[in-house]
Amino acid sequence: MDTAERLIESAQQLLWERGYVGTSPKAIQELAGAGQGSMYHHFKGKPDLAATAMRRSAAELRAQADALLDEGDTALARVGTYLLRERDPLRGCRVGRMAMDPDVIASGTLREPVRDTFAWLRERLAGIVADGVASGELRPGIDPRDTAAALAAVVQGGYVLARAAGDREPFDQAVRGALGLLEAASTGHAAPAAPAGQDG
Amino acid sequence: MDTAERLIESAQQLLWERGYVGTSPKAIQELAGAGQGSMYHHFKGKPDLAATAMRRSAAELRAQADALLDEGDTALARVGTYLLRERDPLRGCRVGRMAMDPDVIASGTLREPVRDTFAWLRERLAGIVADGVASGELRPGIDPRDTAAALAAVVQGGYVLARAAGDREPFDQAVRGALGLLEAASTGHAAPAAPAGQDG
DNA sequence: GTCTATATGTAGATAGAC
DNA sequence: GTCTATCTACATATAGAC
Repeated sequence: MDTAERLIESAQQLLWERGYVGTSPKAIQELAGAGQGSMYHHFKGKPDLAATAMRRSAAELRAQADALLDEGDTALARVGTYLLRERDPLRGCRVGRMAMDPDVIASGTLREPVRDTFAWLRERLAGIVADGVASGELRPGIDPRDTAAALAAVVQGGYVLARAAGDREPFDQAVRGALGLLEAASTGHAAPAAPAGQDG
Repeated sequence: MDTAERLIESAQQLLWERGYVGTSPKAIQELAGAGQGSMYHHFKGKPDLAATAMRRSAAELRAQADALLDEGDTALARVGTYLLRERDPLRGCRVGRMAMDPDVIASGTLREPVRDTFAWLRERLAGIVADGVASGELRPGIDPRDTAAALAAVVQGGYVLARAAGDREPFDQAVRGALGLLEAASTGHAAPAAPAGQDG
């Protein structure tokens, strides 16, 4: 693995653990086993390297979520697969975490991958919920976009609760709670896997 | 207002805006209009002042939430009052934000007010949900603790979504989505305001 | 109680040798 | 491409005068 690659992966790790403000170029270099000169040769500076690392983390997260959200025959099953996926809640979300960083929010370039990731996730979840409503699996009164935002928020907020408690349990409770509510919003009629309208 | 007080309030504000790692003693002093000497006379150092500020923010938040969670005749109404309260989602939560800070999580003293605040909030919400179940307003299958964690998570996660988007709308969507699901879990029977068992 | 002086380390970056 | 030297500013704190 070349030096630029090691710098990016080190930056990804430190940004996840310590955020943008809490991550120094020096710390990235030490973790990557690279000198000052190397870093400033490959990247313009800390913001440039951080933006590169964040774009990569965002792409990885999205690919992972996209695959999970295809697994399952019903809307409830797909959402469940995503919410119950293996996680370490005490680490938090490597993308969502950046939204709390003042320097990231203040910079269009740094915020962009964070914004795009959650815009995509909410749309993706909304599509699944909409399919569930259209197929009769979920009650007609359920709003796909609102529900999708609530589900995405449960995950991000679950991280906050778990880290505050120093224990993963509140995260698991929040996920179970969300799925329980979603079940309450289901009609009890098993639905087809395909999007609405496809099976007559 | 005396100097110590100004230092605490300045610290509260900066911790909210920039987190613990992003807040320097110098910045606090300048905002408070106090010199180095004053700060180190009244407080042992940055962690001491920050802990004082965080305990105060936690107490304020808790008092505010406690009052709001009493307003309303049904569980749904009480939760609604809390979720729909006036907020600036782009600022985030002054307590929840600290849970993402590595130095806060690493220190027992700094994490304590954050942990206690959310432990209290989850219990408080769980009590309301339990009342709703006991009174027949909410379905018997709804788990009070899980649902409470989900509701608290929706708020905290809503902040993440709003800040990521640079727009409050995702927060509002998440809140509406959560209330929509909670309505789906309600039986449609209006319930008494008092805790279960009190009205025969 | 508040001020100024001082101290050590780090943040973030540039310059130029190799 | 990588290294070392160097730079300005800030982080965090202590010492001691007033």
